[in-house]
Amino acid sequence: MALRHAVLAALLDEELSGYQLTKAFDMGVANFWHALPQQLYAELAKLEQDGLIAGREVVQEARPNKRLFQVTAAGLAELERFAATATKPSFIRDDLLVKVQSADHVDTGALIAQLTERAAFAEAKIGLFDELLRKMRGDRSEQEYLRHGERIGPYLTCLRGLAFEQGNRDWCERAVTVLRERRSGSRPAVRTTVATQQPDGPE
Amino acid sequence: MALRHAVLAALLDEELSGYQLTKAFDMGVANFWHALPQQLYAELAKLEQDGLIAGREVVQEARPNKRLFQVTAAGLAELERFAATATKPSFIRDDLLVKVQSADHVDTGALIAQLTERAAFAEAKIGLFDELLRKMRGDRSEQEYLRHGERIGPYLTCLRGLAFEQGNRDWCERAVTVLRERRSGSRPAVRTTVATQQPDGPE
DNA sequence: CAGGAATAGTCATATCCATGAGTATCTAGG
DNA sequence: CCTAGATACTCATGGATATGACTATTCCTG
Repeated sequence: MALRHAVLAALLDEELSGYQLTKAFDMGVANFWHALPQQLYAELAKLEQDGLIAGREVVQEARPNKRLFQVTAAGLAELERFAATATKPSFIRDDLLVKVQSADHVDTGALIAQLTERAAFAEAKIGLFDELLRKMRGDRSEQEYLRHGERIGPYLTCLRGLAFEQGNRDWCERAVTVLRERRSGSRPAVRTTVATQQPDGPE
Repeated sequence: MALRHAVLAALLDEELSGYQLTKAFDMGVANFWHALPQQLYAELAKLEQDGLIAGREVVQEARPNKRLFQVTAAGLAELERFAATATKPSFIRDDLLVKVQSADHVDTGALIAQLTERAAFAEAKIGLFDELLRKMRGDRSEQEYLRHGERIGPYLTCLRGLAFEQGNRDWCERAVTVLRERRSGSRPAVRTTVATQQPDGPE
């Protein structure tokens, strides 16, 4: 029941259509959650059934009609309840880290390529976040906005997203440097592994 | 097929039992992945069936017998193949961020409590990671280890985990400061929401 | 005027992941 | 002696997530 609340939180600041939501939850600005269109449409349907959001049809001539969704009082209460429950710690879960973990046993050339790609991706998101933050601040300073700006929630999550991607970029660049240095220097140590069970005494 | 490779990567450096794996993959040192015992035992069984790991029974007298698993040549080849495939970008997915996103509309007292708790948790993991890195380095300097140390993979993922938790801690502390300042200062702006559908003209 | 991107949304399926409970043995503490 | 905790592992179930394919209309470009 996590996507549920992410959708509610996303609809707090503005009325959105399912399609607009999918844009917000995909690579674009998923600063606090990520989901695919199918999940979002399904979740919107459930949320509406449960009365936590209210949809209204908007007839359009230039393009297909759409339904805009707004959080109801019940939805806000549900979010309030959710915000008060204990939060489980969150963990990194990233294929790239799995690959780097095995750096001593696999080809580092491929790793370097992917770390470079990831660094570029992070850089792009950093740009997006920077721009987003500037837009929210307007002409105010960051300190000023943090104290008195409206919509502090989105601003804070955006700051986290920014820091996360900066961490990503810095780490990727460092890892690339390290792996390159090692390639040019000493040969990587490869441990051999067995192919079949070999019964053995206790350790 | 992600846990699969995470398990393989974890078994590269040392032969482990299922139980030891669960310890490594739970809060302790899940620097690159996280999983529950049930998933791990199931995955180990599948990996063994597929010949990617080999288990050997270790008879113990003081405690229940166990099975230690080792990566086979086929397993290493599978990891190699995996490491060469393109990596999807990874996204933050964190309940706490969802809650902070709705900070303008819910009680900030509860949020502050949870941010504080998360900061403490992050601090604890930072301590763990620091210790782990020191252990891996031994008496060498970090630069020295990065250049010539064995097991650079685990060291690099540990560095990422450390940076991630530092980012977590810093952000949580900052968010707490901001939310506290705002509480003592101005009253939070609460937007009202509707409870029923209200058909309306197009935007 | 043909083709592709963008808008707007849906269906089906398979795998992943989390939750909760349960088994059995041994050790250490009160 | 009794209980809690560590070791070592298993089963069942349901909800969350990812993948791939599909419908339909309109706008823009070549």
